[in-house]
Amino acid sequence: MTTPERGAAEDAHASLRTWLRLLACSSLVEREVRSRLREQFAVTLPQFDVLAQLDAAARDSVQGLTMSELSRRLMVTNGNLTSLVERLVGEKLVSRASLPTDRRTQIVRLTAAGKRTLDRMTPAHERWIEELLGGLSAADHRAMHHLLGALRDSIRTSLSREMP
Amino acid sequence: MTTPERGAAEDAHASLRTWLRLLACSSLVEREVRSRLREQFAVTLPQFDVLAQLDAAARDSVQGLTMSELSRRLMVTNGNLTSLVERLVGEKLVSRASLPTDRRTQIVRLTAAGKRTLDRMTPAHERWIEELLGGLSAADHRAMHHLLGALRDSIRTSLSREMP
DNA sequence: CGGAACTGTTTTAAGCCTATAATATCTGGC
DNA sequence: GCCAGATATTATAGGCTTAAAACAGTTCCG
Repeated sequence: MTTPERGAAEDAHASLRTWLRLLACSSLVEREVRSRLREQFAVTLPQFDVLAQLDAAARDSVQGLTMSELSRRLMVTNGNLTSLVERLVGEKLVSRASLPTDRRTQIVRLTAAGKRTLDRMTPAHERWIEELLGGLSAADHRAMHHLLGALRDSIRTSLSREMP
Repeated sequence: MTTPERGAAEDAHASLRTWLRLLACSSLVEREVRSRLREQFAVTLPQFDVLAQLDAAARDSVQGLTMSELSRRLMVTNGNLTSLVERLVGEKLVSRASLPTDRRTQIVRLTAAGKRTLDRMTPAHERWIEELLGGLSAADHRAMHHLLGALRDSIRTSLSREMP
């Protein structure tokens, strides 16, 4: 048993150590995925995310998403999407149409070409992730998934306390 | 017991689930830290990283780092640092000097003002991390740290197999 | 009905990131 | 001593990101 003072300092140190390793892992994976998407499919990670998100919505029978809904799902700011979607429209991977009932909103949809491109990328992406994280046993994955869930809750709780 | 075929598919799925949660956690923390550094210290995360890295080197009695060494430690591309350090020099937080024995290399050092600024930021940064990740028990942190170490090794092994 | 408040989107300014090309400098073999 | 290759850094082009401001369209209350 440690004293409360030492306990708090140790907790902070433990949090920091966890964070640094978490950051190292996610940076390594993200960098690699980014680089392979670029090399093999000439697409950036954010562009892939947009396509994947539109496809996920389509699987839920949602025909296209508004810019705002898309930015909410991707956790990027609204203004960010404008040029991102612009480029995807330029490559004919998505289409954009304004809603007749509300002329402010733009509905973004996956084109047939976009769907085909995504269908080539998705299995490759899954394979890369399995390749990178596959060194962990099934039990490790279960434990990690569980711990990361708890961590996510800790973070969300802390964030919602700050921002009421 | 599952068949090998099903087992492989499940592994891939487990890797993907782990990855998505890992990414969610690190994105949440990184976004928050970035935002607080900007609001409270008018510094970007990459700028903080540069200062922290220079300070860590100084603690190891290394007086200043070259641009290449800095980019290696920060895991960013070399050309990236030029403008980043440029801005920090402009704010008098670091200094740059060329080495007399090798006129190609630039040595970057923390100035006294940079050290003072960093000394105000470091405890706040540590407090934020503790606040965000502190919801986990000490045992959870130990487990997480251990698993993330294994994960990092898995990733590194996979990367080094690809790139010999 | 008419404007105030709200919503959805784009624009702008500042900065970050990568890869690739260019430049400058060093070093080692002849 | 000289030049080819290696090394350190900067420049460039394309793209991403955020916050804040500007616009445009909608809604709702008096």
